[in-house]
Order: sequence, then structure tokens, then C-alpha cells
Amino acid sequence: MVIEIDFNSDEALYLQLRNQIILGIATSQFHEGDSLPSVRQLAELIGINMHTVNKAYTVLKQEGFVKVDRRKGAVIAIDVDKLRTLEEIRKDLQVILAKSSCKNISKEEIHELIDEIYEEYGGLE
Amino acid sequence: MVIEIDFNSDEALYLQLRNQIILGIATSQFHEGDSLPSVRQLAELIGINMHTVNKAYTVLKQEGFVKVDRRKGAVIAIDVDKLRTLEEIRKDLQVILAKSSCKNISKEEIHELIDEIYEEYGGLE
DNA sequence: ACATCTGTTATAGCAATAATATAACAGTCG
DNA sequence: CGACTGTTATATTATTGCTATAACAGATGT
Repeated sequence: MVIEIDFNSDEALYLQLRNQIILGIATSQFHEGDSLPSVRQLAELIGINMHTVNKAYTVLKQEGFVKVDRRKGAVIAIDVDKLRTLEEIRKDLQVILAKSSCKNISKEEIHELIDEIYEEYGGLE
Repeated sequence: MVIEIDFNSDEALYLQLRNQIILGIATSQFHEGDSLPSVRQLAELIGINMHTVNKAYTVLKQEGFVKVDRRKGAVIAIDVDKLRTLEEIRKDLQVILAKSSCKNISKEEIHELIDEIYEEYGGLE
């Protein structure tokens, strides 16, 4: 998988990395059981520090996207906790939808946007 | 309007303030033309520094939610730039929906969530 | 056994950001 | 004139993000 890091972004490197990997799972570029590159490999590949990659992996572990095995490194392993996730999503959506509502974006336009994006995400299989 | 600030949150105070005000506009607690409290008043009310409030107002101005008048202070004034806003929303949704997709949350569940939240946002009037 | 890889932990330094504290300035209003 | 407005400047402190170097224990392949 190609990981794109924008060094001019104001978003933290470890968060960009986290997001890219979640995107990668959603778009089936990573599958349950796949190993991610080791922290040292990926760090060298991208050209950033080992600890920055390690922080991204730690967050992904914390959020239930990977499990870390001392032999295989970081392995994709989704911990499906729907209730918890729904609560997080709701909180994220609240501010975003407030913004869109203020800017006269209709509910229907949001629904269309959702469909467009979700089309790329096949779900787990 | 009641502004709730969580001093234990890891979210920056000025961002909490920004979000609360956007929420306030979406839920019609603030209307086009309303004045927000002055930076010094609101700072004292919440118990934070004047500059933190000023930063929140500056961001809101930058994002097209208020205009600052030297006489009336920060006045709610929505600059509707739909195309620009849609692009921002799309980018925000991309990561959130990737996350929900990984966690086996269906498109329909997201749609329901959208409807629930949007119900509280009457739109501008 | 040995070298090499893995994640993990510790410590340190540097830069940017968040928040605070004073202070001053110019425009507005009663 | 006095009291308010936003704005700007400067300084300090704490936190965060990122890097650098180093070491440790477990796993792997030769």
C-alpha cells in the first residue's frame, strides 16, 4: 500500500499515518490478519522517526484496529465494538453536521455524500 | 446560551468554544445578526483568558460564521460557500466513515444517525 | 550459539502550539 | 471625558509532536 504523508500539513504525522491505515483497511488494501511493516521499516520508508510510527501503531491498537504480536509485528485485527464506535461517530458527526447545517447544506446532500464515500468502502470480508 | 467548557478535555479551549458556538448557531440559539458577548465578558464568564476567546472568534471569522464589528463585537454572519464547505465536509467524513466501515457499521446506520442529528438542526431562518 | 530482527521503554533535546498575564492603542458610545 | 469595543505586542509557562540515541527481552534463521 502506498502511504502518503504531507509534511506541510498541520495534521500530526502520526495521525496522518493512523488515518491512512484506517483508510487502507476500509478500502480493502489491508485485510484481517495482514501484517503492517515493522516500525523501523516503515519509518525508514517514509523518512520519519521510528517513534512516530510506533505512536501511530499504539493509537491503532488502542482504537481496536490492530493487535501487536512480537513475532509478526502489527497485525490487522478489528475489534468490533459497535456501541462504543457509534457513540464516537455520533460525537464526531455532531460538529461536522452543525457546520454543514449552518452553511445551508441539506440533509439530502449529506446523504448523497455518505453514499458516494461508502461506495469505496466494501466493508469487511 | 450556555457554554460548556471541559477543562479536562484534551481538546483545546478555543476549539471547544468554536464548536459550541457553531452548535449554538445550528440549534438556533444564535441567529443571524446576534452579537456574541465581548471577548472580555465571555472570558470572565467562563473563567479563561481574553486571548483564548479572541482566538476562537478569529477562527469563527476565518471560517465564515461571524463578522467582527468594532461597535457590536462579534456578530453572527454566515458566509455561505457551499462548494468550499462541501469539500471540507467530504474530507472530514472520509476518515470517519472509513472508521465506521471497518467497525461493521452499515451505511443505513449512518443515515439514521445523520437524520437523528439533523433533526435538531432546523437550518437557518 | 550467534547475529538479526521484532516491539517496548527510557531519556533527552528542540520546535511549535496552547494558554496565560500585562500592557497599550484606536475607534465607538453615552 | 470615561467606559466600553476589538486589535496588537511582548513575555512566560506548560504541553505536544518529533527526533535522536540507547538499551532490553523475545523471536527467528543460519
